[in-house]
Order: sequence, then C-alpha cells, then structure tokens
Amino acid sequence: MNTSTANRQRSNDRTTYTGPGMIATGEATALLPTETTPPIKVFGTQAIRETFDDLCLQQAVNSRLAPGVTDLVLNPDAHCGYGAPVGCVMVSPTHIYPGPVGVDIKCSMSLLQLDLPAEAIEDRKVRRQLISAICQRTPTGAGKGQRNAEKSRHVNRSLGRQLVVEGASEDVCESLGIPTSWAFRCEDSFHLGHDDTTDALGTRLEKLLERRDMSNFSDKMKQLGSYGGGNHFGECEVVEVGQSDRAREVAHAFGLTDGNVAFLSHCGSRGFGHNLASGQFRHLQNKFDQWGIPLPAGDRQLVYAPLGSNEANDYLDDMALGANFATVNHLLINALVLEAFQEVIPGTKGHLVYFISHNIARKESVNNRPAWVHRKGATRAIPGGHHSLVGTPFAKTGHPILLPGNPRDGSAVMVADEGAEASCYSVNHGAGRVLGRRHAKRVLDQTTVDSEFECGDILSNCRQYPIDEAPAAYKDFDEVLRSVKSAGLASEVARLKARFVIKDASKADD
DNA sequence: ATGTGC
Repeated sequence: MNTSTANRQRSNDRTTYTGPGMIATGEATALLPTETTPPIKVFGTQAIRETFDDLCLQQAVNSRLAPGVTDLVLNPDAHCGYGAPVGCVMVSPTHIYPGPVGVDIKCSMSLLQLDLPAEAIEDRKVRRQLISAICQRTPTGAGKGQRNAEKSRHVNRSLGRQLVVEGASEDVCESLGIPTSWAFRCEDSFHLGHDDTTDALGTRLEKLLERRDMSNFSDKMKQLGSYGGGNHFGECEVVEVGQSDRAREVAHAFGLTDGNVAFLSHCGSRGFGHNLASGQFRHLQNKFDQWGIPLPAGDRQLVYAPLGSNEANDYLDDMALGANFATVNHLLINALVLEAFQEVIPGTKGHLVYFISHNIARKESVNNRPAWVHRKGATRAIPGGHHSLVGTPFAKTGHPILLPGNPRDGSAVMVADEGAEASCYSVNHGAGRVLGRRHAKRVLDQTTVDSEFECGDILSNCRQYPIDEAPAAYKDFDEVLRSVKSAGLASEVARLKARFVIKDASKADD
C-alpha cells in the first residue's frame, strides 16, 4: 500500500498498515523493521508507541526506503505529516527532500526571559493589558496577519530583499530595532545558498521575483513580526527550574531565572515560506511526471532532488530564503513582545534565551560523513562538548531545547545528553497531535477546555479557545518527555507554566 | 502550515 492510498483511507478513518510490527528493545526505544534496509529507530515508551497510527508508520517506512536515505528516527510526538511523519528525522548524504522539511520552512520556537517576578503579572488586569499590547504589535491569523508597523520598524521592499538574503545580520537587526546580540542566541542566525554564499540567494531571489505568485513580495514582507494561525502561538510563562544541581547549573548558563516571567513563541516563515515550499513541491512533482521517474512508495509528497542537480540547488536556495525570513520574524516578534511588556510595566528588561527550529534540513556530520539532516517536527539536540557548538555560548553545556507541551500541563526546556547521538542528535518538537483537527472538534467540548483554562487561571486573547488546539488534542506531554529522558536523549532543565496565551481564534467556531 | 479546500 502506498501513502496516497493510505491518505484516502485516512479520510474515512480506516487505515491499514500491513508492514512489519515493532520490535521492543527497551523501555523507551523500539525498532521498526523494514524489508531490505536497517530498521527505523523508534523513541517512545510502550504507551507512546500505541499512539502511532498506521499511516504514520507507513510514512516512516516509505521515507526510510526512499532513495539515498541512510537513517530514519521516529520521535515520541510522531503523527502523520506531508510525505514523512511530523516528529521524524530523515538523513541523506546524497538527496534533499522538500516534503520532509515541510510546508512551513523553519517553523521554530523562541524563548524570551524577562526580569519580572511571577507576582508582577499575578493581577489579571495586568495580564489583560499585556495581551492587548502584544496583540497590537504581533497579529495572529492567516493572510491578514500583517503588522501595522510604525515607521521605525517598517519593512519595505528593499529591506525585505535584504533580510531574506542575509537573515539576522547586524544591519538587518539594526534596521528593525532587534538587539544584535540576539543573533548569538540562534541555532542559525542566517542561512546561505546551495554553494555556501549569499550571492546565490540574491540571484535566486531575482528569479523568484519574476514569478507570478511572488508578485505580492512586498505584502509578504509586511507579515514580518506576526504569528499566523494553526498551532502557532505566543505564551507568557513562569519559569520553574528543576531541583537537581545539574538543572540549576544549566539553567544559569542558559540565562533562565527560576520564578520569573518568560515568553515562549511558536511560528515560522508565514506566507513567504509557504509560497516557496508549495512552489517547490509543485515544481518537483511536475519534473517527476515529465521525466517518468518513479515516486518513492508512489507518494508524490516524497519527491526529491539529488544533490548537485539544478533542482536541488534551487530548493536549497528557496529553503534558505524562507529560513532567513523565519529567523528575522522570530527575532522581531521577541523585540515587539519585549516592547509590549515595557509599555505595560515600564523598565522591564529581557533577553533572548534561544531560537531553535523544528522544520529544517541542516548539513551536519552523521556517521562521520556530511549529510542533510531533515528535521520534520524534530529539534536538534547537541550535548555539551560536541565540536559543532564550539564558539557558541553553549559549547560546554549543550544548547537549550525548547519544547511546547500545552497550556494546561506546561512546556519544557531541556538539554541534550550523550545518548542523543543515537537519534542523530535530535529529540521531539513538542507533544504531538493525538487527535486530528476534525476528530478533536467532534469529540472534545468547549466547556471542558474553558474550565481547564479557568482552573489554571490562564488567560487568552481568544473568546473561544480553538477546540482543535485544546490540550486533549495532543499527546500526554509527561509521557512524551519520559520517553526522551529514559532513552538517554535529553534531560529536563525547567518547566514553563502558562499564564496567558496568544492564538489565532478566527477559526474557533467553524 | 497557508491572502485556507478537487
């Protein structure tokens, strides 16, 4: 059965995975055998393994057997995605796969630590003021999520062209009022083109701007500093650093302060990244049709390009352009959120803890050779002492791993352990869906969701919190984290407890 | 995910 068939069956809630079963190998690890190649590594406790539906497993097998793929890791938050499961890592030294990077190029998390004690936002009125100050500056929602920017932070066409080519360069940060030091708090503050130059990106951008679907480039650039919709959000948190000596030490190195307010953001490359990604899917699918190349497992979502081909070069350039937009988008959002806090509580100071993606392909060294590591709903997890962190603020400790859970149960900051080599230096990217959006709307009810927020004294900008985004639509976050910890991939540094949530509510009553 | 859906 190929994935297209599986997709059709899923729409009727009938999936039938007929491949081999999982081999249980440990409390939190398992192997999913494939016919002719080494097995897929699965990280998840027994309870988590039961959440993997048939289509998800089928997609994992299809991705593992696709041309040039040498490793595939399935994380505890895995569920079906575009071509490959959301929550997987796919490695290839020879091929690039746009589908397994995903439709939202460089969808990421960022965390801003503020110097406010939790008590400063205890008053619901203060939190209401913060919600409105933040919403004024960082719109949510599809399309219309364009910022009404004051002159000092206006993104005109020429600044737009500069920032998608340069990413968070000093010049770009200065133009937008972003502290330049924040660039050092990024997993990647900029992305180069296929030949490791910015020139390649400038050239590619010129070509793209001639395209009809890029005629609204200036409008796309105006979306800079906005969240968008779906599972994207901004969330005000109180930091609870773990009790162990290591947690306290690492939290200190990360710049996290126990008991203080922080702000967690989740968003990506908005309409610009979507244009680039969907344009590439279409383009490569047409090439496959035109040249009569067989699709991996017959799945159009798994089209690929061999490295060195014009197609691969163009994709890598487009991915970098989208990734640069996402990077500056996150940093600007954080600058605007800080500004909103300062408006409501004058004198507030804040610094970026980290900005890290979970939808991107990076050139890394795997099994001692260079390869493209596609993280599709997966977060890089490199422990302290690893050569690739030399020169960063986190060379000794390992970098922060930012994992959204849900507003009811909290989110987490983790740090990688030595064992992460087994998962290609990756962990999950959050809790992962357990109910599809349609399913969630059918089986969950608004009153329960509302009372969960009321009980936790968690405020929101939404009159009705979107039901398909309710905590119960996601996997048990503690079980997901237990999977990561007991597999030796990463350790918990801090929990983040939600105090208010900013989300797009425009589709809440569909 | 997305100026939203074959």
